[in-house]
This record gives sequence, C-alpha cells and structure tokens, in this order.
Amino acid sequence: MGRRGRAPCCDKVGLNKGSWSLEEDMRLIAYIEKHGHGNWRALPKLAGLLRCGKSCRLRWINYLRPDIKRGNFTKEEEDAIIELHRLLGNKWSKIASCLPGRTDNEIKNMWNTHLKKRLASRERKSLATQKPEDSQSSSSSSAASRSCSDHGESKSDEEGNQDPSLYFTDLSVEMIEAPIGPDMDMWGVAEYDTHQEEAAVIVPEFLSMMEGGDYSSLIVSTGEEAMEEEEEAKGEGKSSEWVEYLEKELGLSGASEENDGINQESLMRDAAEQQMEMEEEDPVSSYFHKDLVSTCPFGSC
DNA sequence: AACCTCGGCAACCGCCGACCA
DNA sequence: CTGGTCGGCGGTTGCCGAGGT
Repeated sequence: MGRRGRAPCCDKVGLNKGSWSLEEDMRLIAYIEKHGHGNWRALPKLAGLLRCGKSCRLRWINYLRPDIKRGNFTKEEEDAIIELHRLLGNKWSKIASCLPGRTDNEIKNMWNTHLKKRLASRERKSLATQKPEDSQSSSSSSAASRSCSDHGESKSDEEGNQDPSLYFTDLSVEMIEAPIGPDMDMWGVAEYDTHQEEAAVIVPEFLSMMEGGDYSSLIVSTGEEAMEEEEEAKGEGKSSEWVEYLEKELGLSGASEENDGINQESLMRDAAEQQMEMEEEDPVSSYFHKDLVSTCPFGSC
C-alpha cells in the first residue's frame, strides 16, 4: 500500500529457501559471533550464506539466539500469554518482550495452536456454568482490555475477568522466582563472565562431530587468534554455551560439559532500553515492568 | 503395513514505520 | 520534502511427524 518502490529484500534467484541446514546455522552463528549483525541485508553475503537477510534474521531471532528459552511453556507463561493477549491483542512482539527468552513467533504459534482453542473451550464451559449475572464483572474488566484491544481482533471477554494488575502482580513473583526451568540451566548463569574460549574454538569441535562436509571455511579463528578478536569485537556476543545447547537441540551428543559464561549484556541492555521506551507509552508494559524491573534477572521485563 | 488426517512448528511473505541522504 | 533502504511485525503457508483407520 504505502510502498515506495521498495526493492525486494533480496535477489531471490539462487537463494536457499526452506529449512536451515546445520551448516547454514553454523555459518550464521560463526559470523554473528565474530561480527555481530550490523546489517542483515549484507550479512548473508558476508557470511557466505545463500539466504536473504530476512531469513537470516528470522533464523537468528527465532532459533539461534543465545538467550532463547526453549522447551515447553510453563503454566505461568501460558497464563501470561493469555492475559497479555487479552490486553494487547495480537501484539506478539510486545507479549514476547514480557516473556524472557520467548520469541514472538513461538508465542504466536502457541496461541494459534493451543491457547486459542483452550480459551474457546474454557469460554464455552464458563458460559455453560456461569449465570448472566457475571456479565457485570466482565464489563468492568473490559475497560482495561478495551484500551489495548482496538488493534487487531477484538476478542470477546473471556472468563477470569479479574483485575489484570492483580494478575500480573502474582504472576510477576512466580516468573521471577522460577524463570529458569530444567531446560534453562544453561541460562541460569548469574555471572556472565567472559570466558577465554570463543565459539570460534567450539565451532570446529562441533563441526568435527558432524558427518562429512568441509566446514573449514566456517572456522573464523582459533586459539589465541580468537582471544585477540574477542577483544576487538567488544559488545558482540561471545557465547559458546548456546552452541553446545544447539548441539543438544539438534541431537548431536557429546556436548562439552564446561560451563562457560555467557555474554548477553548487549542483548539485555537492548531489551531493557526497549522496555523503558515501552514503559513511556504502554501502560500494560509499564505495569508489568514496574513489578519486575527491580528483580528480573533478564532486565527485559 | 500402508494410507490418511491432523496438529505443531519453522519459515516465508507482504506490509509498515523509522531512518537517512 | 521526497524517495530509497532497512529492520521489524503479524499473518499465512507448507513440511513433517504422530496418531488413527
């Protein structure tokens, strides 16, 4: 509509589409480990990937990013999604910003596949059990949701209908107390000490585990070289633990047992800044943030 | 055992706003 | 102010595995 002759994000001719291969993942990881992702459009070329920038960005954000929390959603998270969706509508990125480690895509999928149905069935149940007198409370709660639901689909009032602020207060405590589940051990590191071993060192090890294929070109640096480059690449991600995690995720056993530190500072800083901006304009985030900001280990909520 | 159906999830597509020259 | 580029978002698609027949 409002397009101004925008060029396609990439020349799609000759580019890979569909699922990402392990090699592509490793290329992307190795590149971002070393250079960060200044320019998504240029990244694939520089990283030697036959993908468009958007595809790289999506892959990184939704799957390869070190601070991704994988695994099943907890009950608290599900409840949070339901409540936030009630307040915000289909603002998946905003909802995601309140759920540390979850991506908008993941939440969106979760909503579309599970929560929507669950909510519908709950609604049906509650309609069957509750009497019309309840309509009073539902109209009061909708005052809060209405302010946020004028974008996207306007949902009918679900059951619950408690004061959202009360809900978030309780939820916040739960999420703060137990943000790290069994699948989150690796990110439960309190101190993000910059370890000496860069992914550049891990990557070759990792690659060697893979069958066949010449991945030597992926190896950006090794040993002391890596340490020097680490210094240069200040502020950029230097984590390697998530590479191990990836190994596990991808079913490659033999992950290193070392418990290297994680440098997520820049990511956390960005998230915190984002949150502060949201706080100014978004009462929901503001509320949510208020309760969490002092103690949230992620700094993003 | 083979086929079919369905659900879940990763990835793609198109649009929009911010930013910059 | 205009036009171009880029990153980001939300909706949608399509693949793949699980379960059912």
